[in-house]
Amino acid sequence: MKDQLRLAIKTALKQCYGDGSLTSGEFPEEVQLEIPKNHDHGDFSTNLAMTLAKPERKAPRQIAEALVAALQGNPLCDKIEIAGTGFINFRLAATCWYEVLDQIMEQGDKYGRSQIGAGTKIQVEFVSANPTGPLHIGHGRGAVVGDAVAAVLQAAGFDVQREYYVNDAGNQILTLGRSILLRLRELQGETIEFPEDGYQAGYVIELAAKYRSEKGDLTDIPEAEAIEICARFGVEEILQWIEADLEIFGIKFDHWYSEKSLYDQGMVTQELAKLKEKGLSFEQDDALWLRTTEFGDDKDRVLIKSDGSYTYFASDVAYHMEKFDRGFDRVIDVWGADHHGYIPRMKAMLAGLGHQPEDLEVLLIQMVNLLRDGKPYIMGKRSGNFITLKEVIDEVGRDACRFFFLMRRCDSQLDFDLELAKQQNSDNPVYYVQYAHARVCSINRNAAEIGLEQPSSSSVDYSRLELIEELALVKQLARFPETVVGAALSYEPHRIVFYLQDLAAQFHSYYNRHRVLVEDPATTQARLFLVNAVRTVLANALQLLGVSAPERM
RNA sequence: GCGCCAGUAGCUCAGUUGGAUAGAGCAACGGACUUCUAAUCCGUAGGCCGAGGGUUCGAAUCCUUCCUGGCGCACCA
Repeated sequence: MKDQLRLAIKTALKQCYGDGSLTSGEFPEEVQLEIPKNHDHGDFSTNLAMTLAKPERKAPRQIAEALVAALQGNPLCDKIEIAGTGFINFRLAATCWYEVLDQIMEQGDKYGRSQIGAGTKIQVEFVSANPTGPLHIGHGRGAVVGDAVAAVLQAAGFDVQREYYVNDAGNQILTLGRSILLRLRELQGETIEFPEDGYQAGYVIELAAKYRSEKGDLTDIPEAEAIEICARFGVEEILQWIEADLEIFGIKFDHWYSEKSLYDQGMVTQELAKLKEKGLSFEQDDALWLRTTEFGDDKDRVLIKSDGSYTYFASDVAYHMEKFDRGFDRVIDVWGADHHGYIPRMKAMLAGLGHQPEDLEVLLIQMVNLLRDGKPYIMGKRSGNFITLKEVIDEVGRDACRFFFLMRRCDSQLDFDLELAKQQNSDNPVYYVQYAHARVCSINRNAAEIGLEQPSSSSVDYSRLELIEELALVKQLARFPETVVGAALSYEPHRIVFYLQDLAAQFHSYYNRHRVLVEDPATTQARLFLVNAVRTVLANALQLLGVSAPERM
């Protein structure tokens, strides 16, 4: 709809240059069309005349008049007006709008999808929590946002892969192994002294107990080896917990990528050699450094420490180089905001290898403040007094939990109130949207009961939809595809949430004011068709968010 | 000290990438169930868009200097 109008404006502009009513020959990259806030200003509005004022050296209104003259008689438009300093306002013919209903019915659960992405290969890497403990609430936000970003990109025609990077190498794994081993010895009757920097939480004892019951005691083995055994066991177990929790949350990864495998397959040395070849790394103070300062970082970074061991950065560099080796055109990382300082060095590394800055997009997820009844719910990982993601999902439910995480843009901090999310009442926005869906389903059940069939587009007389609320609903439905595209290109799934709330509000309002099943059969048919288009779009949008669309509530 | 993110109604937040009179929800107040589901709707009230300066036809949005809050500034991961 929008594109058709845009095209019409472009041809009109061309015509003006042709007949000499405009002279500069200036052509904008894209005609800006927006939906005015004030409905009196029509369906769409363009500022074209204002942007042309300078090159044309004419008053905006004069230019607008020439354009409007060229647009006269266009079948798309009911009314074209010049307003204010030079806006051109368009009111489209109602019949144009009702075509959207046909499209929705025809495309069903595909409505809202597009091919903007043109099959561009994108990888979304998210969660990637260390396998040293269960997922907590902060991971949950990253998980849902990453999943929804991936879903929205898929809907926009990108070829998306979801990946979890498993940090199963490095010191934190040894700490885990050591912690488990100590607890195991404790269970075997030894008195131990648990170190400050060990993992104190109860699940470590669980792991030790599980090891003992499955594999027995661990004695007469060199300490280093015993730690290694415990670490492997712990990582494997914890990964299963994580995968199970994510599954409850409705998140499935296409690929789990092991950091350890990078080392085992020699990828780290291999990729680091490439960097050396390109002269991007250098040796100093017995360590190997990456020259990131040349590409905007404020400090060069160590890859191999002076004791010969690799930094975390080294494997991360190798990992990201390998991502592009795998053929992704673009890579998205979803990180906790506390890692933001890491971005410049990653971008610098990629720039050194000749990548564009936008090839790697890092989405920073701001902190989640967990509240209960408005009061902070203190968490400490070390102290063991933390609430796991699973506990939260169990308490508030998957739909509410996902919806809450998606309600705000991810770069602002989020207050997550357990009591509020749990409430099954009108304070809870997720039910508001779901209820709209359930209501349409209820209408359908009633329609079936009195023997009405679901209308098909050929049987519907759109002229029966003459209420302004009905036209407004249709316009809102028409905006869904562009909302999805916008959410995808900006990586902002919260736009879908706000769209849903708007659509639900319009529907509820309509529902309260007018009946769908009325005396007149033709009107009933038309209204049934309309509300089922609403139902389809609600369901499609909820699907993108991974929230269910219940048939009754 | 340097950097990143935020600052919009009493509270929690949107704001279509620079557009016309800045919008929702909650809380407050007043209304609507003999009706396809009241988990809903209708109405009232609520604003120095953190502050100053700049850019232009036009700024909550862009630039700049401050202020406040959060988070980072490792040969840790």
